[in-house]
This record gives sequence, structure tokens and C-alpha cells, in this order.
Amino acid sequence: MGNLYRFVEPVVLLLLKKKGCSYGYELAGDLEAHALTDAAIERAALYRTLRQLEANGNVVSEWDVQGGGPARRVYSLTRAGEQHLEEWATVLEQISRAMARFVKDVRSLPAGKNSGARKAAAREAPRQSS
Amino acid sequence: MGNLYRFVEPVVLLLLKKKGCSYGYELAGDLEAHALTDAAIERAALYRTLRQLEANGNVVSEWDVQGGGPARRVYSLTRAGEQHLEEWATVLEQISRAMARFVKDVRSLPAGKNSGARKAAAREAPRQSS
DNA sequence: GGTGACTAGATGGAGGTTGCAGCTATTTCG
DNA sequence: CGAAATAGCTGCAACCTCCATCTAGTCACC
Repeated sequence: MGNLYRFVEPVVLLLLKKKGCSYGYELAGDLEAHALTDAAIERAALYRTLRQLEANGNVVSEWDVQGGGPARRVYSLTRAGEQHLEEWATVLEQISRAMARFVKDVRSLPAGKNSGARKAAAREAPRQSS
Repeated sequence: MGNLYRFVEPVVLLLLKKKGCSYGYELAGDLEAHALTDAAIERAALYRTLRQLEANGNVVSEWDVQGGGPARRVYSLTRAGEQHLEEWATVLEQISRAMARFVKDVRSLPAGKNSGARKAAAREAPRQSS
């Protein structure tokens, strides 16, 4: 199913809201736990998503040169970002419901062989009635 | 959010199972009603999805030259296709649950301003102390 | 018998996304 | 020193998406 790049964004927003602020490398770890799909998340996708979120004004970043190790680019949500997260929640809620309906629909059908229609035989009463 | 090309496939499979068999132009109409997202579905995506499903052995097609109007390429599910649909149901069920969890998670957080962490202020005790 | 509307399938190509592989740099540990 | 871990970032081929457009058959109408 691939990486479903689009769902990296909302999860990152949620994590940032929960944690207050964070940086790419750390988020990469947390992402596994919160991912909407079981697909592994690409590092590249994560970094690119963060940059894009910043370009769109949903997060801001600044360098943290303090602790040991290389510098970190620390991100935090803006107000626009919080709102964006809410919007994601609304959208995902709808999709979630639609998917649940879909699953129920599939399950409600006779399993196994295709009951209603024999193969592509169908062409029994074609409408050349005109 | 775009067309979410990936979700055209399961919906087409479901429709074919329900109807026994059908063709592109007709499916295009039904798709609106069953779509998982509110995005309109591209004709191009539909036709290409059908071809791809056939290439993967999930459906078979034959020409219907009978009725009025141009010939139709009529598709129907194979047994592999039925199984593929089941698999889709399993996957989508998981994603649906994960999304619902996500939404609940978002909603459970304090709305409005970011409580836990003030802006990007964080850097309160910067280490120019060195 | 010409014209437009409708049905039906399909493709072309610009532009965007993704996944992989790799790069740099800093610090810590043995 | 050299290796490993941390941290961020980029290049690029392959792939996907979206829009526009094309072909062609039939029908209704004048």
C-alpha cells in the first residue's frame, strides 16, 4: 500500500500538539507507534513533511544547539497548525466511517463464490428493445 | 486530498461483487454513491484501475456488442478478485480503527491554545552560559 | 443525410510524490 | 584513531495523478 504520505502529516501534527515541541529524529521514533497504517515511515517523507508544514505556516522551527550530538531543528505548532489538526480530525473521521461502512458492506455479502451472477454470462436479455 | 486512487480499487471490487458484472461507464455512476471520500472520481483512474485489476487477474472482461450504443467492456470478478476484496476489507478495517483512535485522541486534547508548551518559547534556559 | 447529444472506452503528457540510496556533520565510546 | 549513534538533508528514477482530449457507435431530430 505504500507509505500513504498524506497520513504522515496529521500524525506529526498530533505528536507536536501532545509533546509541545519536538524534532525530526525523535518524531521518527514516535511515529511508528502512532502510525495509521502498518507501513514503515520513510525518513525522507518525515523531513519533507516537516518542511512543508513550515512552509504552510502550520509549524515553526528553530535550531537547538545545546545538548550533546548534532544540532536539532525543533518544531512546534502554530495556531494555524492546531486548526489544521482539527480539520484533519474531521476529514479522517468521515473517511473512517466510510471505511467502516464499506467493511460492513463487504462482510454482509455471501462469502466465497459469486452468488448473484454466473460469470459474465449475463448477456441473456439484452435491451435492443428500442 | 486528491483522488486517493488506491481506494477506487476496493470500491470497484465491491460493486462488481454486488452487481455480478458491469462496465466502466456504468461503474462511474455508481462510484459516486459508494466513494470512501467525497472527492469526485476521475474517469481515467477508473478505466486504468479496471485494466490493472484485469492484468492482476482480479477481474476478467469481455466485449458486449449487443445493445444500442458503443460496445461495452463488461467486467466480472474472478475468485482471486473476491479474495482480494476480502483482503481490502481487512486492511480498511484496520485503518478505519486507527483513524477513529486518532480522532478520539485529537478530541481528547485541550482545544484552542497549546496548553503544555508555550509557543516555541521553550528555549528559556539557552546555553550561551558556556 | 447532417448535426448534435449521449454513450463508451481510452490515451498523452505536464507536473507532483515517493522510495531508495546516499551525503554531511557532531558527539560519544572503546 | 575508528566505529557507532545521532541528526538533518538531498538527488533522482520511477511512479501516480489530473486534466484535457481523442475515437467511435448510436439515436433523435430536422
